[in-house]
Amino acid sequence: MSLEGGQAGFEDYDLTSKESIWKFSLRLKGKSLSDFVEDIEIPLVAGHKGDFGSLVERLYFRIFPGNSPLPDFPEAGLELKTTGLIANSKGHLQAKERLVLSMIDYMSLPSEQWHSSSFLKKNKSLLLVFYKYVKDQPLLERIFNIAPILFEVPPEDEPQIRADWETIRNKVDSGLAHELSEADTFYLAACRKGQGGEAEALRKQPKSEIGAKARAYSYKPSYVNSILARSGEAANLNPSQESALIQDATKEALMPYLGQKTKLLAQLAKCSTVSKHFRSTLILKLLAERGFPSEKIAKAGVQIKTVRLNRKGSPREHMSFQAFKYLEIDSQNWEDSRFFESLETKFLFAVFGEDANGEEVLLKTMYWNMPFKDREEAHRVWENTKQRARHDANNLPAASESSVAHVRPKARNARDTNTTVYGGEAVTKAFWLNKNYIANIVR
DNA sequence: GCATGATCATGC
DNA sequence: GCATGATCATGC
Repeated sequence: MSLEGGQAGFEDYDLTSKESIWKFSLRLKGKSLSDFVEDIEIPLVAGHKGDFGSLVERLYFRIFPGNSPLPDFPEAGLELKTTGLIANSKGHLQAKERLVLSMIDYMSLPSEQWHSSSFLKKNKSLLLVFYKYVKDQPLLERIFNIAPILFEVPPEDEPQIRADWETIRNKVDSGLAHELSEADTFYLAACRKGQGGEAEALRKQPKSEIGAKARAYSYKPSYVNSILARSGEAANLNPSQESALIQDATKEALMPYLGQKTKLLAQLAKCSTVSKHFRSTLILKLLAERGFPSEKIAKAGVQIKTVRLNRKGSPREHMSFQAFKYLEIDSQNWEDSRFFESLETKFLFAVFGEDANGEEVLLKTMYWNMPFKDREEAHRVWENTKQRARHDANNLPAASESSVAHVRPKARNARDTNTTVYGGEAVTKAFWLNKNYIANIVR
């Protein structure tokens, strides 16, 4: 048995040593599984999953872990994760999707403690094997385009990851496993796992009779991107700032600006006030000014939204989301849709309003993510939109038809259209959250 | 004064 | 050139 190019063979790969496993994994860089399988005879065990992760386990690492509460390399305490990368519009590599870790056991979670948790037992140390995702490429041809990363929960991130884990545990302990959302947390999230749809078997939860969809622990794509970025260069972040929880750090950073006039803040941050969305840019600049750069916002997957209140204290405008294409939503299910993804996001609301002299000031900032019931209502509006757009793209759910969301144009101008399901063009539209709905949140 | 339709400045 | 995060404009 030999590997190509006269490299060292399997004999110096020690299953009990993290370092040895990692060194062995480095030989994957720039190669694909097809570079190795010809020389290695591996029994393709019947009944084993055919997904790419298990192929890497079996064909390269020659392990057959199965379903175990222990990591894939139990003696080394190392869990193997294979995950895809794609190039963004600037050509930078980024995570194709969330990094799915172990399943959440709702029944046992409430009695767990962080340091002895099943999550840490399984996922404390990860060997991250990245490949470049190319649509329709055969699995054995996928290229491992960067060196695998040995990932241990960084001390500066541990408090946030622990807080995220506790958020998930507390929700399950409150009998709300069925209401879990990725937007509940910042780095570590409870992501959906399972086939979805009507036929899906729901799981039991300890403090409620209501069945809950299966979920797994996962690192958000934004957090995986930060792992990638970190691996490339030495950390140059201020550790004392970094280790604080996101909510505390941003709250503290923006505290000095509360009650200040918008005009003044814009001058301070050298932020032009011409654009319609300058307040959003302004908050990002103010955070950066206080040592909380936009990369950290991105790492937590937080979206900044601004809310402007009128004299009476209600929002002046509805809140817009990404424009959609008619053919796009027609081909999608709710859980694949971009509106669903948006509503599974943690938001930082910056609320502007008038002071006693009628001058606009920054009133407050608050974190928010959409509660379960309202996500169900948004789902209804989305399905309704999908159905009606098949016949008339200009008669879609209006603000008066729902307490939560509606559909309205969002285009550059009247020429900004896209193709309808029934042929012909209609002006580009988006989903919006109703301003009355926003009013109840910020009040 | 509100609901709905129309459009803008910016940054990548 | 286009997606983004919004605000403006109009008619009832």
